[in-house]
Amino acid sequence: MVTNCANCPLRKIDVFKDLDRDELAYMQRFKHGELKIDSQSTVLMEGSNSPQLFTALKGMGLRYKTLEDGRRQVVNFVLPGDFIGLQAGVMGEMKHSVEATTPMVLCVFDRSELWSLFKTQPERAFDLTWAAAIEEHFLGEALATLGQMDAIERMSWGLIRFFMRCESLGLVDGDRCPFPYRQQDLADTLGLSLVHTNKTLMKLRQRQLLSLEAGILTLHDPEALKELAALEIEPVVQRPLI
Amino acid sequence: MVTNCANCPLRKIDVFKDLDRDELAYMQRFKHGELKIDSQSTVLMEGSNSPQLFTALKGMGLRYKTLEDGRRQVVNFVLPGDFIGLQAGVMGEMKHSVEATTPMVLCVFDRSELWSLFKTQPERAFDLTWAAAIEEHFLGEALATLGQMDAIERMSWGLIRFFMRCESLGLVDGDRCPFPYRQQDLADTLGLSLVHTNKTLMKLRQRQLLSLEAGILTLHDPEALKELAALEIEPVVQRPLI
DNA sequence: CGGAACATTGATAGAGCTCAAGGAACGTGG
DNA sequence: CCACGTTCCTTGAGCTCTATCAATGTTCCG
Repeated sequence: MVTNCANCPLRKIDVFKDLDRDELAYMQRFKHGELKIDSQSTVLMEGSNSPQLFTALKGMGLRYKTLEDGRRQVVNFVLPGDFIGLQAGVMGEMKHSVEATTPMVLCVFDRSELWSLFKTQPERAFDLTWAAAIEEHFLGEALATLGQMDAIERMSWGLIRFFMRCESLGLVDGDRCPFPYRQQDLADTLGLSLVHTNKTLMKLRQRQLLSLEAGILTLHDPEALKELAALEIEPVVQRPLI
Repeated sequence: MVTNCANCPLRKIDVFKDLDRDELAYMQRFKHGELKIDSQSTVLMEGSNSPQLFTALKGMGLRYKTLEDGRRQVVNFVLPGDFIGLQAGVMGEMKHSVEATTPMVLCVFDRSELWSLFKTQPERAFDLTWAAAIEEHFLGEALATLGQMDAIERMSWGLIRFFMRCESLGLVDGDRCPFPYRQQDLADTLGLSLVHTNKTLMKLRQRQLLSLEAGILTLHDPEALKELAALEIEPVVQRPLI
């Protein structure tokens, strides 16, 4: 059974801007169905020319790029509310892959209708551009992190950022949030080796700043972590849902 | 004297898509003037809420982020045809700074008209989104480079990428292109120390792969460099001019 | 000529990588 | 119910790459 946009659970979350009746009707038409996928399966492949675009409804995943020799860089985590496939939509092909880490539910849109969206729904088109600009902003921050920070700083940055995103989605319980990723994923996100990722995590645990076990991330001292991250961490802002 | 959009020298370059008469007229109205700035001066500051947006017409610059303790990450080079200020346009404030490395000439647009562009010029709105997606793609590639590659690989990647961008703009003469940046800028781009940047550059020189002196970058063996870069380097594609 | 900005080079130290091994948790099949 | 394989996490040892420190060279300009 397909979720109706009007009842979309994400709309109830504060961080998403409300749509007016008209926009809602349009999105409902734009929406072509729902896709449920298992954990570990691939949503979109780098280089693919997918006819479909998605918005994550439930579950978590990863965006990543693969180098020719197999090295992998995780570009971002995928959380509910994230739009997937913008690159394929405007550039014709995906520049990274997207895979599900947990089971996921995705809203499916038809790429061919993207152009009609631009013509008839300028607000929604603006929102799309906004989403792209936000992603660009995030990637710039990630770039600064990998380029300038050491392992402890990177990990503090990465985990706080993730935690705050969860917070904005109502996934946080006290000082805890879900974290379904492996240490290898974290390593590929932060540009560290698996071994060093593990040792760095240990240091943060021993300093009583956080714990990470059984898929749960707990921040015992967020302030100290923000201090370590050396980058001003801005609150997650209200954003359009696509 | 202000360049007329119809005579814009950039329009003659193959890499930019042609505008039709209507679009051209709109862009001409959108354009509010030209700004000439000296080398070393700042175009936009991180955090600034600029009422103006720009397109680079001539000259080269840098986009960069500054960390609280002064470390700096160059996010990208700015070349003619690049749009500057999209983030301020859609998000309200710049997330990185832009500074001129050489003297520059910029087209000036009024940010307040951006919304009218979305409403009345869906093609141009689409182009803007396209530009944002391209930048996102580039940043993803840069992230993979800093996260996964060593110094030699990073430098090969960075310099080939830059060379190819110059090539698409007709700035290449044989195997040479202008490179007005300091080694410190390159270091801050690649996430390396100045000293190591210098030594890595020396290695590439000694292997006869390139030279870099007096503001001129020469690629003696582009194929070998591409080999080193370990990332598939795609040709620069035709793109909209904004 | 003196100073400033940038490039270059050598020496040393340390952060992070690789290799290697072992442990814990879990599912599967006999 | 136990043996076994698989996946992931953990830990130690040694080595490499890159950072830092320090000094010198070069060019340009006032």
